[in-house]
Amino acid sequence: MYTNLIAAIEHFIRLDDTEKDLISSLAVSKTYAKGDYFLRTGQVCRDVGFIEKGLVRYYGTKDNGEEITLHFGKENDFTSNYQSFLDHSASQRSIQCLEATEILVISYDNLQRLYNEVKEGQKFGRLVCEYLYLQAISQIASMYADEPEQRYLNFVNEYPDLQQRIPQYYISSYVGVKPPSLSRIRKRLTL
Amino acid sequence: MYTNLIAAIEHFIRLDDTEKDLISSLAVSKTYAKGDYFLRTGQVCRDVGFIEKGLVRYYGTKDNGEEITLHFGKENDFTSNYQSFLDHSASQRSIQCLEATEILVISYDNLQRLYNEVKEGQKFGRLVCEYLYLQAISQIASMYADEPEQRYLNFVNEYPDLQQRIPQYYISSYVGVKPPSLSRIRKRLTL
DNA sequence: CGTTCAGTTGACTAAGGTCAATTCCCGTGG
DNA sequence: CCACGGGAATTGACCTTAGTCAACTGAACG
Repeated sequence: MYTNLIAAIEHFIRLDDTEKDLISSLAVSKTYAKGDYFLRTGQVCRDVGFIEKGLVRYYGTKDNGEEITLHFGKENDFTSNYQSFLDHSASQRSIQCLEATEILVISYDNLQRLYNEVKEGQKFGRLVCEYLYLQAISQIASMYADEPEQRYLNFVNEYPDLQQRIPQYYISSYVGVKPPSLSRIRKRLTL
Repeated sequence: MYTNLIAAIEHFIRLDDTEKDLISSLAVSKTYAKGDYFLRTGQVCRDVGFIEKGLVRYYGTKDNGEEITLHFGKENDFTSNYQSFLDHSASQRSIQCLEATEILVISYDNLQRLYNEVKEGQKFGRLVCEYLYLQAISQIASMYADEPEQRYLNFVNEYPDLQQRIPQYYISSYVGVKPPSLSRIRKRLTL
């Protein structure tokens, strides 16, 4: 029984015991080494992952080869390329493990079973989408309104523990500046 | 019969004739003068609007009073503060008409009727949410990857006609720069 | 004609980008 | 135990571009 996964789903909907058993049977635990990929650019994203342990980064690559880290996923987060997952298009994003990571993997077909066989399954799908949307527009608002310095503070605030676990240059990419600039921002903040 | 609205919904799901009649009966046409508000900050967004004619801007206000234009809505676009609409929270955004505008207004309760009485109504709700989400992450990617100059070009490309109809300073806000900077960007581009 | 407001322009400031050199950290191998 | 190597992070010098503020231009309108 994957209790963390169950708890995460119960954040959105109610589950009875039968449904909890079903959900546990739909997920498969996989282990990834540091540097391994949960998803690579060009692949179709056929699974949604629930991170039991470890850390991933979700990133895209610009035409000039520069990598843009759009998101981090930590324990008890879901991770996936929702776009590629929905329409089976080739993913333009990669999901890479930054530490040894354990992920509960749910396939597209099994997620459909969850949607259809759990009483509030469809509602779960809708609520997750709404949650992702609200998260996305909050990120947009921050990009518009906040200076890099504030975005770095937001990051530290939102992920207090992650700051120690993530290389600086991934953080700078997430904040939206180059490593020397983040270095200077950090210096300014300590003065 | 609001044929444009019907067509927009049929972009997502199939409708039979009865359902088309129902939907037309759920919407009310309202007329707004230039400068009028469809939604004001602090109000709860109780309706979703479908723009039949005219133009709106969707914006928020920073702590320092600066307005940030996050989106424009034109003919055949839906407009709403989805967050406030979903959870009945006070809206942190405003929606203002930039021209004389005609909007088909659908109330929260009537939208629930659409969801429940149209065969694929629930699916429509989910697809719209997915559409909004994909649009949002595309905007995030642009904020990360594109320089202001490119973002201006994206805007011109995406809304070729709107460039003439929107005051420069709203565009600059949407692009993410101040009016003098947009002016210089435009100058650079014409050289 | 003035008034008004949007848009442009100039002068200056501030902050991030770039490139390269240097330092720091850490793990490896002698 | 120490020396070395390599990647990460910092720093300095310089460039580019957006922000700021103010002046100016231009068009719309009464």
